[in-house]
Amino acid sequence: MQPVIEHPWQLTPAEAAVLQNELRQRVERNDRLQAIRHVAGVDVGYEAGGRVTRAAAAVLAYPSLQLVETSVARCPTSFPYVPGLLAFRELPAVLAALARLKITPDLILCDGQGIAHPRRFGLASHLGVLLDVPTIGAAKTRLTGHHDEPPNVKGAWTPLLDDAETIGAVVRTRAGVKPVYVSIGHRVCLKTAIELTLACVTCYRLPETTRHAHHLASAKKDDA
DNA sequence: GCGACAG
DNA sequence: ATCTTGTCGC
Repeated sequence: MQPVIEHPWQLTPAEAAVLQNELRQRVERNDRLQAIRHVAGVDVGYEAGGRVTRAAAAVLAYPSLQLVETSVARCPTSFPYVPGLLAFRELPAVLAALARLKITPDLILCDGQGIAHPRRFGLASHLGVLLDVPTIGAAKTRLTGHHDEPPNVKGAWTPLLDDAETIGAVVRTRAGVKPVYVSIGHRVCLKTAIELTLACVTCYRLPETTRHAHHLASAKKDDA
């Protein structure tokens, strides 16, 4: 799969924030989905003390969640970690990994926020807009917003609020585990994002297989 | 001015 | 994120 929108990545943090404010208008917060046959999970890791960014993608058939394809790509790390600008550090490698897939997924789950972001344009929204594909933000920790702790029951969730605005949900994928921060990425409403996250992440199949793709990449010096 | 801060 | 020692809670 290839982006439908291109833009430079070698930007200053100030320029990157300006670009986010322009692209944020393209985010669609309602469902615009076709039949889901394949779901991709993408995750990023670093090598060589952070000088190299490695992205791994895992495609699962839906709803069986059987692994059907993986890909890996490496890029020189060319942007610092700045809270709110993570996409400029990680998306170049993510796009390269996704470009190597033969299968075009109908949905992408991202390790990062969607609109639960200071400018409502986190990594998942950014990726969705560039590819014009439905995406969901599923982050392990909070970037912005306040919330109550969800009940310790599988499927329980509480709204993630920025003042009175609901920007996401804190979702308990399993009893006894830390909740995940779910937010709209692109072309899915929050309700759908929560449901699909539970369907794909409840038994940790997606993160598991994505990590597996990373392991393949680590074991082999070349790409998998 | 002082905290907070996806990965 | 990644690296890594010691500590806390179930």
